Amino acid sequence: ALVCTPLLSMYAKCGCIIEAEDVFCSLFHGDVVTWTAMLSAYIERYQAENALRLFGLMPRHGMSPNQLTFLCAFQACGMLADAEAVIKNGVTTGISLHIGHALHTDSTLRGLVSDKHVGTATLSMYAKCSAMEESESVFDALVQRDTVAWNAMFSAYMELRQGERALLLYREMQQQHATMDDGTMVCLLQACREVGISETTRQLHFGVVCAKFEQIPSVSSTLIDAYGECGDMVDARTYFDELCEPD
RNA sequence: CACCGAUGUAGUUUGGU
Repeated sequence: ALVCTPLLSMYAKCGCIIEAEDVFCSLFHGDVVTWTAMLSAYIERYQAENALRLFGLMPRHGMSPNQLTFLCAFQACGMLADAEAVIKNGVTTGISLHIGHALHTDSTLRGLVSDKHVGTATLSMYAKCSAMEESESVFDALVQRDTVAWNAMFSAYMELRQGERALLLYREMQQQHATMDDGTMVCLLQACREVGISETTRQLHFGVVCAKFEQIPSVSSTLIDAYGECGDMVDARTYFDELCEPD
């Protein structure tokens, strides 16, 4: 299994899901690591249903899912919700939320919710299921939040078109002196764009400069877009011109 | 006691059917 798991994983990354399945099946019973690797392989190929089906088979095969297994399961569930949302034009009322609740309960019973990575994956899953309250409560329960956890919550708000809540959360983040990265900034600028507040956009622009994010393409283009959406074409143009100048 | 295979979030905009 120590040799086969990387092999399985490599096949998946190359898009060879059949070969990955062959490796998995050849292992007969395998262990929790190979099962998790197979889940990950399905996710890699956007096969959420297959991943969830395999997850459901684990108890019958005497496998107990660990943190990493749940990470995959939550990802798969979120993927399923996204697929439902596309089909249903943005309103998710399908089975993904039920599956998500079951997964959440299961992970709680196994004592895995306190894991930072599991919590992050859980809140993201809920957001994709359009379950904002669940998403928030998972985030609130997260004790040690790192940048990825914050970003996940911001992204959740953006997914749910809750720009104002995102900007409120940003204040909390500042109070806690949490570290942000360029991804955080993109989320916040998208929130500004949604809400349309010029002043906040300027404050964020200041933050972009302080953090030296100006030259990151995703940040600069989002900033220009935020200015434009707030009706501040002069600021947008000024910033754009600054970017074009050499240091 | 050490090592070890699976490892969480998000990321410019716009249009067409």
